[in-house]
Amino acid sequence: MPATQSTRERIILAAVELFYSQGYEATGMTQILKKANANSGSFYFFFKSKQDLLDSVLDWYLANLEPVLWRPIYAATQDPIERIFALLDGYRQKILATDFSFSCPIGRLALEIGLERQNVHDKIAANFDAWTAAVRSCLGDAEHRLPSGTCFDELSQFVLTVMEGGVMQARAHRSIAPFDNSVRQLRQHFDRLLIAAAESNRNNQSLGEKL
Amino acid sequence: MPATQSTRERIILAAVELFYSQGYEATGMTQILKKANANSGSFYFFFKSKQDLLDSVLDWYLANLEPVLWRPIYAATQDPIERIFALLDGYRQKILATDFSFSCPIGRLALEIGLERQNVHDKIAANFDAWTAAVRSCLGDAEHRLPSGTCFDELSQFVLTVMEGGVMQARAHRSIAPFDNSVRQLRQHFDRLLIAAAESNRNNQSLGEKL
DNA sequence: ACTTATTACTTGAATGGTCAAGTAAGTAAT
DNA sequence: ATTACTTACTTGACCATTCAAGTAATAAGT
Repeated sequence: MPATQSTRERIILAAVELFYSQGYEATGMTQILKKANANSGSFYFFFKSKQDLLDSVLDWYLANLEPVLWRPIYAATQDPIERIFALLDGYRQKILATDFSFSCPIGRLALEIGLERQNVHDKIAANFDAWTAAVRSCLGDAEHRLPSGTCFDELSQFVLTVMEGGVMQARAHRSIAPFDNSVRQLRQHFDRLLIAAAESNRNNQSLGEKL
Repeated sequence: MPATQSTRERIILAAVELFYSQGYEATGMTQILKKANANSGSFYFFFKSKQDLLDSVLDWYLANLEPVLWRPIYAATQDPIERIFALLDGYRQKILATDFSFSCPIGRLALEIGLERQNVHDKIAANFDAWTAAVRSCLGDAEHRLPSGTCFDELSQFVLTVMEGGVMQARAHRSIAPFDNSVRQLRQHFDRLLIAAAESNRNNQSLGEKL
C-alpha cells in the first residue's frame, strides 16, 4: 500500500464500498465524493461520468480477485477441492459478518445494470470468468480424483451458480441456512464424483491385474 | 380478467412490468403513472408511497405464482421430477425470449433493496418460500423414487439456488450456456439420487426374498 | 539561480433536469 | 350531502454534470 492515496484511487475505493453496500443506482455522486474527500471537479477530471467510474470499479474487482480472494486460501489450504469449499466458506463468513446484508457485488451489478450497457456486462462476465477459471484450476489440480469425463468448465461454473444462489437466499431470509443447504448439496455432488472416480480407478486396476 | 381494470390494478401491473424490466430504483414514478394512465393524485390515494407500491407488487407476485407459473406446468407435465425441470425450462424460454435481459424479478429485488426494509425482504422471502414449497411438493410426489434419507426442503431450496445462479450468469454472459450447464449439473445430481434409490430398492427387495 | 510557461490537478458554486410526493379543486355516483 | 376517486399544478429536495477560476509542481529558457 502506498503511503498516500491518489484522489483517483480514493474515489474508486469509495465507489467500491458504496456500490457494494448500496448498489449503483442508489449511490449518489455526493455520497461518493464525500467519502472520497474529493470535489466534483476533481471527479470529472479523472472520469467521464458515473458510468465510467463503474467501469473502473469493475476493473478494480478483477485486479483484486487473485491477491485478496485467492492468495489467502492458497496459503491456508492445500487440498484443491477443499480450496473451493474454503472459498465458499469465505462468503459464508462475509454473510455472517455483515449480518446477512452481504451480496456478491458483481452478481448484484449483473442484475441491476441494464443490458444495453454492454461493456459493463462484458466486465461483469470477465469477473465471473476469472472467478470460475480459478475454481477450474483447482479442479485441474484434482484431476486424478475426478471421473475422467468430468467437464471442468461446467462444474466450476456450477460452483459459482451455487454461491450466487445461496448468497441471494441467505440475504432475503436473513439466515445462513439457505447458503449452508446449497453448499451441502454441492458437497454431496462433489462427493459422488469423487466416489465414482475412486470406483472407476479400482475397476481399472483390477482390470489391469486380469490382463 | 375483468372487463375493466381499476386504476389501482393498472398501477400495480405497470409497476410489476417496470420493476421487472428496469429494477425498482431505476423506475420513476412518472414512468409508472404514464404506463398506468393515472395521475399522481390517484396514485397517492391508493398507495402511501413508492415503497408501499413495492409491497403490493410483491403480493401480486405471490398471488400469481400458482396460476401463472405452476398451473400450465401441472397441465402439461405429469411426472413430478419432470415438472421441476419443466419449471426450469420455463425460465430458459424467458431468457431466450428476452434476448438474455431476463432476470428473476424477486431475486433482483432481493439484491437491490436494502436490508433495512425488513417487510420487503419478508415478502421476498415469502415468494422464495412459495416457490420452493411447490418444488418440494413435486419431490413429495416422487418420494418413492428418491433415497429415503433425502431432505426435501434442502433439495427444493437447491433447485431455486441453481435457477437464480444460472439466470444471473446467463444475463451477464448474454448466453444460455451458463444456465444450461447449471441445469445439466442439477440433472446429474437428481439422476444420482434416483439411481441410488433404485439400487437401494433392489437391495431391499432381494433382502426380502432371502428372508 | 531566477523567471516564465506549461501541465496537472483542485475548488466550489451553479445548472437544469428529474425525483417522489403533496394539494386543492373538481367530478360522478350513491 | 357524502363518499370515492380524478385532475393538473406545485413543491422542494436531490440528481449527475459543468465550468471558470485557482493552486501547486515541474520543466524550459536565460
